This record gives sequence, structure tokens and C-alpha cells, in this order.
Amino acid sequence: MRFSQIFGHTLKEAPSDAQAISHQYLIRGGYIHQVAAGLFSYLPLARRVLNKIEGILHEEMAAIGGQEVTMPVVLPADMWQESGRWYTIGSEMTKFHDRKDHDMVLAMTHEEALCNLASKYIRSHKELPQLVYHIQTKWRDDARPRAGLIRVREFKMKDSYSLDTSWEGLDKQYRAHYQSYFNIFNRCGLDVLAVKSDTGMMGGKIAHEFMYLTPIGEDTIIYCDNCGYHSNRQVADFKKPEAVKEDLKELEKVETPNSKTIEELADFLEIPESRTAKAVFMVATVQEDNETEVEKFIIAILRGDMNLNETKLANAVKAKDLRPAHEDEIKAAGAVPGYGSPVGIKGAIVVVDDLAAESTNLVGGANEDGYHLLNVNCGRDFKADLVIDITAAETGHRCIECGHVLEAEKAVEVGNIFKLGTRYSEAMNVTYQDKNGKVQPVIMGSYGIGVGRLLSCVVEQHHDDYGIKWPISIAPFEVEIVLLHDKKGTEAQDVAETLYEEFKAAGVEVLFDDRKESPGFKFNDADLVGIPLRLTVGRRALDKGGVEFKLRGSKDNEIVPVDKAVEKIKAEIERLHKEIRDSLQTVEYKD
RNA sequence: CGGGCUGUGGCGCAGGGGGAGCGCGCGCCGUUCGGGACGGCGAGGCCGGUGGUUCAAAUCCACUCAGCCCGACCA
Repeated sequence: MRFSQIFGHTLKEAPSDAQAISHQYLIRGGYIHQVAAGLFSYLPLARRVLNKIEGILHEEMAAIGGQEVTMPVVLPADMWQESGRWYTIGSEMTKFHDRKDHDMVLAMTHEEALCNLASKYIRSHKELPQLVYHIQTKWRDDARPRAGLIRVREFKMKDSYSLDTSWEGLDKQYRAHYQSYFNIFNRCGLDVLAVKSDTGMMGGKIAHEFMYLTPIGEDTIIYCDNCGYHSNRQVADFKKPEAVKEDLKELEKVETPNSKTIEELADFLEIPESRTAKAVFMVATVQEDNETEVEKFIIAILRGDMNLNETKLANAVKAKDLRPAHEDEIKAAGAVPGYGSPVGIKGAIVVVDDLAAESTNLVGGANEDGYHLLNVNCGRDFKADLVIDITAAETGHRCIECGHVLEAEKAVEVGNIFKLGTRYSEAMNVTYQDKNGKVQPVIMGSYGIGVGRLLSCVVEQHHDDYGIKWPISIAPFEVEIVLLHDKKGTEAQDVAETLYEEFKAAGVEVLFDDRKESPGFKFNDADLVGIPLRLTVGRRALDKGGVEFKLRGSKDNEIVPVDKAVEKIKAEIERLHKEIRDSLQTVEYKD
């Protein structure tokens, strides 16, 4: 490709909208164009990168037995009604009517489509196991697109679906994906971490997320430096401190003016925060059946020095939605904000964290302005509907595995794998006949990778102050020829043209900067666009007997004779590929 | 959906009741040519939109739309 003919051009300055480095470089490099919030056009350069990534996805899927299909982006509503997600997913899902006034859905993901397909074609245990996948557009009307391609509304995703007759079969495919995903990300040059995660809207049993650690991420990983434990904060476990257990003392009301927060209360009473109980008032939306959902008032009780993990609480009460209660709702329940506790409150679901439930003689609210109760004890003074871990793991807590101090770091989720089990197959009748002729639900898994998000994360990981530094595996071109105008004659021009033809003939992906621009301009663009290998053809190098070879990001360069240039570049391409191949490792599966 | 910020040529920005400007980029001509060269000529904007105030609005007011950041949410 001649640089002069590329559709799109580089920019000296990024639009002020672009904050994330990947967003800035992708726009400045002429890779992407923003159409609206969370909607992007991919220009030819980016398209080439996407093609490379998709190529890797195809190879790795094939390696674990995946068969490619394509399912529609527009889906009829009835299959989403069958799965129930029609009713449980909110405005993130776009629904519309076709001309016949049928309810339609823009697919956010394709479990329903796949189940519908599988229910038609899977009949017998002899046809299982299966692994099918596609790379398809998804639409999620996200409330807050951000950071360029990191969080968008329309995006392409590789999603695969495994179909098995046994849990062992599912486990095998799940583990195959676990390894495959490391291969995929590492082949793209991205360092990732697999962490245990919440199953969220997907439902199902076990899930892992593949995380790229970066401060611009919006997930938080809790990890242990000592033993390697890591988990999404949403589901992170930690070793709770020993509960203080004393003989139960008598309940006593004390005046505690201006002590609405745990900190103020602990200060006022001169006790540690760990001797208090924190009441968090929440409202959960719970699905009664497909048609009705009800709001339930929840009082969550934690030890005063701990914070609520809303995901854990939502899962504990099977909430579709969970939000903090409004002040009037708290009052209506008979509690007093700042002085609240479940003591004497009726009609609320009381969820007590195990640590708070075991602790004795805590200080809790009296549900009276300016008063607290000493020696509150779970079970005696209030009844717990549920005792379960609902505390958020935080920096400084102890590792559940080894007791070492936990750390936290931000991350972007670039992939996920879910053991769905029979959650969809039962709802959508994806069944087969087993050896005994008995009808059984298929046991499923689903496995996703956001292609554009992966691309932008690679830019986050591979760049410097001048631009992108593509790994050879996904670079839009392998080598860039930079032609510097030679006023004394046409030799440079001729050499560059010849090399360009030779590279094309040799099957090397070459970008030829043939533009009539000054050297500095071209070098800066080369750095920005980020092609891994660079050949500079100019008077200076020709006088030294060849053309100048340089790796993107390296300061060193060497003169290569013109007739050795193709050979040299091919060797360098192979060397870079080998570097990536050699870095691939078998990873240990962690539950 | 809450809080904050921003909308003026392709990009970056200034101006802030009476002329629509600057830098970069873009077109043509000439010079230049190893890290974003220079001169000359030129194209390009109903100042996000609507309504209002005013003799007069890019500028003041109201409403509205869009984008970005933080939060809620989410792959």
C-alpha cells in the first residue's frame, strides 16, 4: 500500500475528546473515526489490524475444535422471552418493531440465537460435544461509553458456545478456552490475568474474566502478591478477622449526638470502628416471575470497619437490580438514617455479614435521632433472614488463600468465559436423547472476546511518546519503506519503488511512504502509525551502501545492502513472530 | 440516570453586543529535503439547534441537542 493513497490521514493533534492514549493514537494515526458516543468507523489501517486479530481468533478456535457460524444481529423477541432475558435486561437492550409490528431485538450477545439454532440441530448424544463460534456485531446501549474503543455501544465480539452431555465435558471445553484465551491474548501481545468473576447478566455457575491491568480500566482486581490469588473485586473473597466474642451484655440505649457516620460514632464513644455495626439500607428489585417484579427493602449489616459489596448482596438476595434506599424509604420502614439498625424494624429483609453476625455486643443505631444502642447482638436483638458474606474485599485485607495482605489494581476486561450449565438449555429446550433414549438438557458454556477492545488494549500496552508500537502479529503492515526525496537524482526513488515491488512479490505486507513530505514529517508519521519494521531509503544511506533498517521503538539502526533488504526484512519478521511464539506458555488452570 | 466541563473552518484554540479570527492541516506555484521546512496566492465556517431580549446577538437570557470526564451501570 502506498501511504499517499491510504483512505484517511494522520493528525498532528488529537481531538480534545480523546483522553485515553489508545483513543488518541488510533485517531491521530488514521485508524478510527468516531461517529457518535460509543460508535466508531474503522478505517483501512484499523481494519487490517482487526483482520489480523480475527485471523488469530479463527486459528485458536479451530485448534480447540471450534466451527464457525454466523448468527444474525437482529433477532426476534420470542427467543429472548423464552430465555427470560427479555424481561430482566433493562434499557441496555434495544427493542424495536419490524414492519409487521413484530417485537425485535438487537443482539447484545448470542446465547439465545445459539440455543435456538442448537435446539433445531442437536438431537442425539452422538452429535455432542460441539463447539461453535462466530465473530459478530453486538449492540449494547451502554449508558456510558468511554475511552475510545475500550467501552463502546456497538462492537464486534468473538463468542463461542460449547455444548456437552456432561459437566466433565463442559469442564474440558472450559479449560480448553482458558488456555486458548491466554494463547490469543499473548499472540496479540497483550498481557492478561484470569480472575474469578461474577456471572452478571449471563447467569450460570462459574466464570472467569481475562483482565488487562491498566489505570484506565473500570474493573478492580484484588490480588495477592504472595500466592497469586486474584479476583474481580465484585466477587473477591478475603480472610475475615476473628470476631470478638464476649458474653452477651444487656442492650443499652445511649445518647450519641452528631454521630451519623461510623467514624463519628466510634470517635464519640471512643471505641474502634470494628466494635460497631453498620446498617446499609438498600432496595432490591426481585423477579417474582416473568411478568412481575417487586421491590424489597433490605437492611444489610456489616461490621463498622467494613464496606458493603453490592454484587455479593445482590447475588445473596437474587436481586435483578439493587440501589441505595432513598431517605423517605428508610423512614417509611421505621428506621432513622444515620441512626439505623434492624432492631425493632419489621418488613425488611435483614442480611447480615457472617463477621457481623458472629461479633458480639456491637454498637448499632437505635432508630431514634441522636441515639445508639450498646451491646446489639444478632439473633437476640434482631433476626437475620440471611447470614452470608457481603463484605467488599479491600487493600489491606488478608488473602483468603495465604493470609498475605491484598492489593488492588484497575483492569479492563478483554474476555470472559462462563459455565452456563443448563441455564439456557432448560429455558429454551436445547435437549438431546441420551444412550437410554432419555431427553436431557445440553450443558453449555459461553466464551467471549471483544475484538475492538482487544485492539485498543494492545495500543495501551504497546506505545511510547511518539505513537503505537504494534506487535508483528497484528500490525497493519509488517514493514514501512520511508522514501526520502533525493535532490541529486532519482536513485532513492528508484530503489524504493523497486523494493516496494519486491516486497509485494515476496508476500511481505509493505507500506510505502511515497508522499512528497519532508523527512521529519514522514518519520513522525511512521512512529505514530507504528509499523514494526522500517526501511529508510535516502541519499545518506545509499552513500553508505544500502538502505537503513530500524525497528520501531529502537534507537539503533543498520545499513542493509539493497539486494539483501528483502531477505533481511523476512528474517526480521520471522524473528519477531518467533519471539511471540516462544513467549506462549501453558498456564495452570485456577478455579 | 445524577454531578462537572465543553460546543466558533478538517484538528487545536482565541474572541465575548456593531468587522468571524489565529496556528496547524488542505489546494496551486516556486524554493527546500535524514526527525512535524519556507515564501507567494487561494479554498473553506448561517459561531451545535430553537426561541427570546435588543436598532443590532457568535457574544445576553431561556429551552434543547451533542460530546467528554466522574459516579451509578456495564464486556
